Amino acid sequence: MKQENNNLFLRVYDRLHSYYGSQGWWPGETPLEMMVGAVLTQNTSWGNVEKALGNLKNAGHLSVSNLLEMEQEQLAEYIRPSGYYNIKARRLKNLLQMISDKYEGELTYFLKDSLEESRENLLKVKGVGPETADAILLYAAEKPVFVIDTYTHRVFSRHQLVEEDTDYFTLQQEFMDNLPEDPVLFNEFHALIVAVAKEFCKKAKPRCSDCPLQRVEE
DNA sequence: CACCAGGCAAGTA
DNA sequence: TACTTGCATGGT
Repeated sequence: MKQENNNLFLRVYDRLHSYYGSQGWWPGETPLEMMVGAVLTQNTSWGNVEKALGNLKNAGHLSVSNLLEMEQEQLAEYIRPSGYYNIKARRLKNLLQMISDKYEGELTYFLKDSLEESRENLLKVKGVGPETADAILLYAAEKPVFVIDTYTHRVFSRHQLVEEDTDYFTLQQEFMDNLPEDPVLFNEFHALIVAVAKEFCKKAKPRCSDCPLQRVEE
């Protein structure tokens, strides 16, 4: 007889992992592609982001130096399919400029920097908020940071596992206080939350009856 | 047709 | 401080 975990957050993880299996998010991509993708996916579906990334890759411009040298207007054209292309072109420029200013333009230096320093530097970039910063830290730099997004908040509050009106930092602390500090686990868990949200926890029409998380709180 | 998608910053009161 | 609005393409 398999015993359920006594930690609520791990129990949720076990349920989701049993239901969906490993997700392997952003497989086979470079850290730079994940960084750029993290900005492009702001309030945007990943499918559209892939088209934009494809444009940059096909043109051979997915490098720190090329993106920095490119005119912002031209960058905007490449990333057009991901929406908000003018504002995101500016945000990408800001982000890459920070890598240039603080890390000699060497992405590997940034990736090896401490969690505290790199997070601080990311949050100072105009256009990089807490979720984008943490997504870059977790998925590109493999730092042990739990990424919170609207799905995380929606799934956990709908199941009454967290307070409805909690903020980003509080929710993130709650996850990190209750989970082992493991980037691989954080990566999988976040992806699993997105999966269950898309299938069962949509904003308009949730299908709660078959949800793998029903009665997980007991 | 309406609504949504792995946010963020700027403006308003 | 606490809302509100602009940003924009593409899929369902």
